[in-house]
Amino acid sequence: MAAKAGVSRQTVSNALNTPRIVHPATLERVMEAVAELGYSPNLHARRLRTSSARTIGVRLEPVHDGIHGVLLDRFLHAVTEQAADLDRHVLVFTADGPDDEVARIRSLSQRSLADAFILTSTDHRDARVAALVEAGIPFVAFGRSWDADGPDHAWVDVDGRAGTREATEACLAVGERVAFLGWPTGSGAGDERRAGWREAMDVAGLATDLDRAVTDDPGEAQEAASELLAAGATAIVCASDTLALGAIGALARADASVPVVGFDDTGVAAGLGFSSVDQSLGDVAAAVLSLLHGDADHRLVTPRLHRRAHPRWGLPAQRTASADGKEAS
Amino acid sequence: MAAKAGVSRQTVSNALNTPRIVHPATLERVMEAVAELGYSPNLHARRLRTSSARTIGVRLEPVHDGIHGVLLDRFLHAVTEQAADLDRHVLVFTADGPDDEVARIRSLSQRSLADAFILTSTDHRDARVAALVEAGIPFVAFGRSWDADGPDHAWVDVDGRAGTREATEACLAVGERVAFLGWPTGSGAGDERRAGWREAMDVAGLATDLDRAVTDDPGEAQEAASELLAAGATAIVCASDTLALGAIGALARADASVPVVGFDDTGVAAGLGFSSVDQSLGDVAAAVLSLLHGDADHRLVTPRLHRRAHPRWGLPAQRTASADGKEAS
DNA sequence: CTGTTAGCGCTTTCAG
DNA sequence: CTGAAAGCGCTAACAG
Repeated sequence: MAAKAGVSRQTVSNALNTPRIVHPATLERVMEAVAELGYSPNLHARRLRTSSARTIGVRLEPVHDGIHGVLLDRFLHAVTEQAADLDRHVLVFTADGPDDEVARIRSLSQRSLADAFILTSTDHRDARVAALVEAGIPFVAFGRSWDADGPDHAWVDVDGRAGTREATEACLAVGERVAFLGWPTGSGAGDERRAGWREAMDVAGLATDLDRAVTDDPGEAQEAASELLAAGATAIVCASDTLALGAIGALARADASVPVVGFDDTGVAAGLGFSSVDQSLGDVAAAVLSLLHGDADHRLVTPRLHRRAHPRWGLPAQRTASADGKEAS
Repeated sequence: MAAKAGVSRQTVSNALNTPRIVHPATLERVMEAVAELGYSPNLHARRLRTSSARTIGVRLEPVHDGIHGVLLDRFLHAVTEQAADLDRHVLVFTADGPDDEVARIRSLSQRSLADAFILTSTDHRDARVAALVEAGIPFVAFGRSWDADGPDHAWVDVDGRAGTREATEACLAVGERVAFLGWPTGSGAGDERRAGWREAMDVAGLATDLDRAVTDDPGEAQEAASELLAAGATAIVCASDTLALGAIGALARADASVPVVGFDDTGVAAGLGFSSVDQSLGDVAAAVLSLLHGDADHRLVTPRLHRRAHPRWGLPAQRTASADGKEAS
């Protein structure tokens, strides 16, 4: 290969890895030969020499049932797609619980099969975060660090508060009694979503009494939503599509018709035709990759409201400005 | 490392790769040293030397919305978990369409970043199958080869016919008018599922007039299911959980109560409490890995009916034997 | 800016 | 059965 371009093997290596240190004319000659011969460097040799893999390790979570799994899946897809553009590969693995996950990450890292990792579903005081920080293994968490006293680390999260705020503002267009159907206090993400609804209601000077908390189950959600409807709700903003599914069940039973907005924009929302807050996992993936590259410390991604206009529980046609005058694009 | 055990580096390599050619006593000594030092061979060096990666490449499909994605996800998880037991890694990648997928597989294979691949969602006359067979790249398809005249290749599929047959038999326990709600003729998997229902009805000597075909959409399914109920259906066997969701909507609207059985056993089935045929993706993954190892040509995996006893649309408590005397375990 | 030398850690080949 | 030698293809370090 090197001979074909009339240069040494080393110049080829330089041309490919550090183009700016080779003479432009030589560079062009090399690149031409590369293209002509369809040459591509042997990655195993490179990895052996540099002991780096340019590979990102991601754990596949076990349950993957329901909506959570779909989200992680879309995230993984976005990461993989964008990693390819950065000439990086993605290696997946499974683990039995957080300790095992850390053990496997250690092993993959030590054998440099992957040199950076993405942690998903990070929780309060996540043991994995502490372990990886201490081990000095590069990683980014998808899920913000809720613990102020925890170790510093890179993370990316979706601004759930902004999402429900936008959803609430959109619902205010059709009536003032916008209800919230969420999870019990205590989960970071759930609390943020409730806070967004509350903020929007506060700004509009409206009461926040139509607020119910249930576990993420359509049956329970249906009960709670029925009560909200009985209390005069003109719209229901939900903390998840699962809850929204239950809310729509309540509408059907009561033969009512008010907008329902879900969260996560899953296939359920698309199938039944209700609006839902889209977590913009493509943006999250981009942010994660940029943090892996060392660009910043953390980042909050703003989700987008995906409006759908189902005749019975969709949002009305969009107005140019929402209630408080903020553009609701 | 080698020195620690008092043997040459080569003996270590042999002990790890071809244990049977080294003296048992030496072997034991080596293994002891390996365990003590926590030694693990450098995979990049090995891969460079052997130009093999012991890695399986799997494409992450783009849409991953709805139920199909959840299935692939569970499959990927099972594959990854079981691959680890076989000391194999899993590399994921994305592609824009089948041609790009083949191109990427070619590239990964040539650079031996992965030495075997799994094709998912294989279709009639799948172009990827032909291309990979011709290129001599090892792969296994998840999804059977419906084309008799297509190239021979390894595949694994779920026996959908057996699944709906079992579901139908279970429903016959509560009434003879078991309806089928499926997709239009033409999809291999959909036709198999319908055939299973038909077989069970034929065996029981019952009419197969309660048969409707709609696209995989809950709304359409609800309409069709309403008609089936009006026609006197005593149970509805569906080709997917999506259709089953619609059928349950119809039950709610008609205030009726008959068993509904879905297919795929997704979170929707678990959430709403209807029975569903579980594709046993763990078994599929095991079969795929065994075929990658070269064990056979193809394999049909039998799914299992996951019975749930929801008061309004679940199956009744299980009887020891179903209508035709076959054990319905 | 280009060429030469050396070595990453392993396994295959060949002598003992 | 065990040991020594060679080389997989690359890039870091230095000499020109």
